[in-house]
Amino acid sequence: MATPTPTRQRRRGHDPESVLSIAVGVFNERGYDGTSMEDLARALGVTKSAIYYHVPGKEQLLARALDRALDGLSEMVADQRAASGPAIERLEWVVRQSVRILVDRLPYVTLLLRVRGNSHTEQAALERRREFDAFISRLVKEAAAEGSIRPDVDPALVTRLLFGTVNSIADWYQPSRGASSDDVADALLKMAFNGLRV
Amino acid sequence: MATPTPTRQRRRGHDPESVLSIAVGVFNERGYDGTSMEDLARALGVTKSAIYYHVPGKEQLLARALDRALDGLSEMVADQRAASGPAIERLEWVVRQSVRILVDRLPYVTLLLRVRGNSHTEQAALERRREFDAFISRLVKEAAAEGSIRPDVDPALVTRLLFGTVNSIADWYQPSRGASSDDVADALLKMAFNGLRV
DNA sequence: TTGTCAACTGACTGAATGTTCGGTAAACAC
DNA sequence: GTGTTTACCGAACATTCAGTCAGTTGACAA
Repeated sequence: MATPTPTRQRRRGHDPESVLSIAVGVFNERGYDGTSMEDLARALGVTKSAIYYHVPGKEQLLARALDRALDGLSEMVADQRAASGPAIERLEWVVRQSVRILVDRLPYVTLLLRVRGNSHTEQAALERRREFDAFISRLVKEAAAEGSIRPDVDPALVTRLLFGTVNSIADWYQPSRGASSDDVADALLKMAFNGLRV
Repeated sequence: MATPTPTRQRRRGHDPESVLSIAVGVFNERGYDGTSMEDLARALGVTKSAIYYHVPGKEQLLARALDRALDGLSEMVADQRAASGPAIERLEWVVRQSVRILVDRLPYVTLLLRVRGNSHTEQAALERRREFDAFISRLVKEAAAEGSIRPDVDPALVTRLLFGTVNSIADWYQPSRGASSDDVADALLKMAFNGLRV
């Protein structure tokens, strides 16, 4: 045969992808700064030095993880559905998509939400995140200007409360509990848009 | 005179209180694990070793800070106003008080909300915090049972969303922007209880 | 002037940290 | 079999870390 079956059973081991996904899990359990390469090695079932065969170092792991979260948000901002139609409907769509991204990429987004800017990598991620926050802020302001949001609350405050609620999902959401992204988004939108009171 | 004036101008310097309050500020900027004693010393304007004259060590600083946050929550749970009356009104009161405690003790509560359980100190704090969460959870369930909350959302989900929103305030609130604790609580309660839509 | 004491410095220690490197065993290609 | 590649180990590396301790400084009391 000319082509050797490419997916032949190779010697089992890690690759950059499996290292990243396990590492992000540990980062979220113990915090990035609270995680040592020794911790990662233990979680991977190898020695510290083996990690460096797959990835360049600890900070690169963080950078790749943060990009996964930020790329999701960037795609959403670029979507046509975030650009046309009544602002209140676009806002609803953006909230729903944000919840979906948060749930789909839970460990990566969770990590992003905890970044404080201690390194260049973290500062760059915060910068990209700020662009997203500015986008949201404009959207809420438009919805308020169109008269779709109660006028007795400052739109800046609404933005922070609304997306504070979305982001807080990362602190408690567990896929194993059965609630889907849409279940959570439905509940959130009911509460924030129509209120909890009967 | 028998008693030497006790508040005479002593040689200016730090005391355990000023060390704690500055340390907590740095912990919140860089994260507890991301903060070295050298970082603290720089912020205090002294050398590392001077810190140990005032406080026993890094972890004790964390423990004292977390207690400040948790003591506030404990007091609220013990208050009579959290125990009698319609559940929905008690819930509203607890939300408002939670926002007040968060704002009044902002740096301490912020630190508490970021604890992951890496040490015994952190685990003990998480344990105390879980008691508070259980209290809240019961309260929301009661309000739902009394028919004061829309029945089409799971009370457990309501609890997480509502207090996720409260906790997220720590991520953005700045006293210098002028909004008081009550301003924020008003906006939050309007959104969560009555909805943003006009 | 002398003594006391709170507040601090500077030099240090041992442990932990992220990273590097020489070597190696097993799987594969030929 | 022979050579190559993949995935890893173990030992070391320089650096950073929390914490210690003997000594110094300066304000104040007597």
